[in-house]
Amino acid sequence: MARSSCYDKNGLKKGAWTEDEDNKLAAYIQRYGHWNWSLLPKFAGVSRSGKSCRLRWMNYLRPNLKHGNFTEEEDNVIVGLHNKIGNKWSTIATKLPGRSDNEIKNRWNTHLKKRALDDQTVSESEHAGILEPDHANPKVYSVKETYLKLQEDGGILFPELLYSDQLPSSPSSSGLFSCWSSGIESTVSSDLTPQTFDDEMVGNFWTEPFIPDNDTIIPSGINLWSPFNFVNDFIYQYSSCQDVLMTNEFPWTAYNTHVEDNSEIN
DNA sequence: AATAGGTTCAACCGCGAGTGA
DNA sequence: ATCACTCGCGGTTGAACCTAT
Repeated sequence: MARSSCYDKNGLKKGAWTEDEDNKLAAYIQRYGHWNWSLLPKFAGVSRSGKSCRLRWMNYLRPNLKHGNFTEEEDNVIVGLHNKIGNKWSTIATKLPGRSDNEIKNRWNTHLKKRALDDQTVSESEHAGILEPDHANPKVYSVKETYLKLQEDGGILFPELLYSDQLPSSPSSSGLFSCWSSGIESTVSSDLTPQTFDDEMVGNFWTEPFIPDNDTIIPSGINLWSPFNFVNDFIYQYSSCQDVLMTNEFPWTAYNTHVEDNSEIN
């Protein structure tokens, strides 16, 4: 169902992603994070725009993403929240673990919009006294129940989502912190040692496209490293490289502040 | 079996917000 | 204050897939 591939005037590929591109992108981000989307494709070794890479990661490759059929409960959450806040797909997505905003938007446009319109039509007919209320229709009432539950829970439907409130507040929405935020969605395994920064890694990371090894394909749901450990190690051992980092627009000031504020996390 | 029309969903596009120089 | 840049969001598109005839 994907679009056929082609190249734009800048030589960047557009259209459907190949398995090879997916592997390169996923392996790179799981190893290094998405520190800068516009520069990332070059380092990951894919001929795509940063925007395209971000979209592919967020909507398809990100760990813990669900694919496939929506449950009745998920549908009810979407309908309920849409009634409340409108087309705020990213906000709705925060209430549905494992669903991307794009997927929710598609779900609404292809299935739920019609259902909501039907419900509205029935509701208006009832209000006008044209039809008796249909007590046998569970859909209308389950949406209402979802509303009530959302209100009871203070807007958070799933208790397991509470971790999102425990995320360190980010001084910047970009770079390292967004990668950490997305990474925390996956299981951070405490028994995995963060990668150390050896000479070879430094050279490859900043000067050469990333070529995933056979063993860099990381099972879904497992993060090998924390960006805090990653950069801490880097600063500690290779602080002379800071100029290089700054030319790549690394958010040093924000990072340092953030590390100070949240050092207990590690 | 062929095909026309409808449906689905991955991916693109444009825009606005945020940030730093 | 202004400009340049990145990021993220929401609307839209287009090709594959499905279904009815």
